[in-house]
Amino acid sequence: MARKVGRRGGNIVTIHDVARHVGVSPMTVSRVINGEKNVREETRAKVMASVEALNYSPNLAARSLATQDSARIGLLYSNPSVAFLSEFLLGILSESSQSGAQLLIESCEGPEGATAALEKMKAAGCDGVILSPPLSDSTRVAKILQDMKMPFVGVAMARPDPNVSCVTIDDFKAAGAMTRRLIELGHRDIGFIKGHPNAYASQIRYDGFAAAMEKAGLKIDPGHVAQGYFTYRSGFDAAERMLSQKVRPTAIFASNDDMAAGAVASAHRLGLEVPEKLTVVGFDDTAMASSVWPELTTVRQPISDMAGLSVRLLLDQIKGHRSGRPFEAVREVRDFSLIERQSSADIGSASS
Amino acid sequence: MARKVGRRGGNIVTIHDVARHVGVSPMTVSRVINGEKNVREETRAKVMASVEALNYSPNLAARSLATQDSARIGLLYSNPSVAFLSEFLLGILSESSQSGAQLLIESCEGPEGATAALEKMKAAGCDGVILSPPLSDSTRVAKILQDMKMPFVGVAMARPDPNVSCVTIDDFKAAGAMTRRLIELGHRDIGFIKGHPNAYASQIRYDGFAAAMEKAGLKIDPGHVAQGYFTYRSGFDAAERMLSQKVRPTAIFASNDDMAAGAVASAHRLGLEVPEKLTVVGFDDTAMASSVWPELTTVRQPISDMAGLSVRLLLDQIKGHRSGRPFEAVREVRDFSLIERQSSADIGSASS
DNA sequence: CTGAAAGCGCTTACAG
DNA sequence: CTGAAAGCGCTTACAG
Repeated sequence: MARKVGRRGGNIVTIHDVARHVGVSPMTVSRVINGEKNVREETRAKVMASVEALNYSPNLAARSLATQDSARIGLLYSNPSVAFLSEFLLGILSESSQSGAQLLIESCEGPEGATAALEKMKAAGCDGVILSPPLSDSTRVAKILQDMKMPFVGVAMARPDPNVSCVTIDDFKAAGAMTRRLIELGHRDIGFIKGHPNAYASQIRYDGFAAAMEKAGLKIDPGHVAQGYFTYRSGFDAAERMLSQKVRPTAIFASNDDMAAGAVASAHRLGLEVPEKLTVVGFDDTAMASSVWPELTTVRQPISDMAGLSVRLLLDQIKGHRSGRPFEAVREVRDFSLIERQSSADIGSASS
Repeated sequence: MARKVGRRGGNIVTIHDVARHVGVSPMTVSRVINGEKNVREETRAKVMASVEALNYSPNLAARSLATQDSARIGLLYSNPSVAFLSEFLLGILSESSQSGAQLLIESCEGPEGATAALEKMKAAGCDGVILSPPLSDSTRVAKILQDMKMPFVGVAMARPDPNVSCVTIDDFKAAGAMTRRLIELGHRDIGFIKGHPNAYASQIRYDGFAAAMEKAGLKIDPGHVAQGYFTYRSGFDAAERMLSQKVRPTAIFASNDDMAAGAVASAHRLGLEVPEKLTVVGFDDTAMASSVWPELTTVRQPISDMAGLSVRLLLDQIKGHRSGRPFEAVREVRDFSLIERQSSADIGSASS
């Protein structure tokens, strides 16, 4: 019944089993599964078939031990929305377990606390670090890391820096696209709730909104722009102020989902149905967006993919760093997308 | 400057470096870091000091390769709340990356779809599987796994089964404790929103609530008990029905946080301040609880710890299974705790 | 209480 | 295009 048994039981298919099955060396099998060039097509096919038949899949531990590209990476974050962070973490964890990287997670209170956290990581033997927003936009944190000669990559950076590697979306374009969509739905007076002032993305998102409004020849009512802090509560309060004015916007664009959810709650409290009486849209497409009701129309930012990619980028950079390859910053810009759910409605183009 | 360089660069402290530093064999160092008994206290101390000094920490890949206890485990889930799932995943991912386990994640539509997903896992070489609720309570799914002779452990099982390993909290007690707390705050007419009918925990939580009410000599108004489905929307609707009646409860206990958040929104819509006019409490303490405003008083279930523990239990079980050790189910019951935030208020004990 | 040998499953670097 | 050898960092099993 049992196939093969390891030193202490268990039956696992190894690269040797496949090699024997095909009648080649383990080396050749290794080449095939790693997609290397120098293998005869016929041999490749036979190996593939065998891999399939024996249901072989490589032992990640052995691989990362052999390749030596197992690294220890640190993740530094500071007070983001829980929903954002957990999606972020999911991406990081799943990629780092795939790549056999060891993870060290630290939080800090803004850029000021970063030094201590970073020292700690260095001491713990981290080979590089991932920065979550808004830390990724801090020139101060970047400087510290550069002085330490520590490879790092920023996620969701809004301020492009030719010297740092990052993976982002184009916040300006994304905010613009959502704004245009709202205009298309007939909205003319659109309120905007800004994100935390220390997050650079907040500024860019507002700029994208403002630019799209201007391009459409629409005015932004200063009373319909409010400062938020990325929290539900701040979105709630901001919307309450905005909606208690004599003239109300017909739509509110919040810079993240938590604030949008807060805005919806506030509208409900004031007896305004969403989306019948007010359209509310968010940004990020975190769990919050699809957990509340009505579910939120929002800009999808593929947070967990971006986080995963940042791990791969960092690992690459660490490899380069170790082998003395000169550093070259990469900027990966992912696509955003507009997700239309139930919190937005067409109010008919009342126009020229 | 550089300490030691591996085959392709990088400077990592290995067990050999520590051994050399102390003047013992790598074996001895290994014993110390694994906390084995047979080491002279003096030797142990020296090794520890050296580990500290050189900032050594073991290479997980090498360890799991050597111990052979690297396994492939599957995680099967079906339609839970996103907030719950993401905390669950966090625990699973972080523990499995620690233990060097490979993870395969599949979802299915209820117990019916489980067979296919499980076959797939088996084919992919999974050595065992983790079941999230409500799948963990399905006798049908348990049966399939047992027939496959596949080790598995259930998380958050409400229905104790002497033949299956699991990690849970005592839902009955937890619901009872929250209920007593509400009574202590002066509430007499407490509404209850049940969870999804196919989740066994829903029933148990209600039972715990009912038992505590009865023990306190309080009646449950049948109009103040509503069926929910663990979603925000269902909590919103249930609360709306409950709060539109002539007699309203002064508190609502929802079986999870998403529904509690929905209930708060519904109360707001009806012009009822929370917690001034209505206390609302939830269950689980997921991200939702602390994301909304007012933040939710809730029963904390350490989901991510529980999920992590389930991985360790499963790995243990797989090891036993491999070595032919007879199966013995373990039931780990973790502590819950009451988290009091801003959605609950003391309305004064109106009574003897 | 301590150590020398062998092996975990894979890959790199070197030959052919 | 393919393979034999050696090594990644750790632990098990066996001696002493």
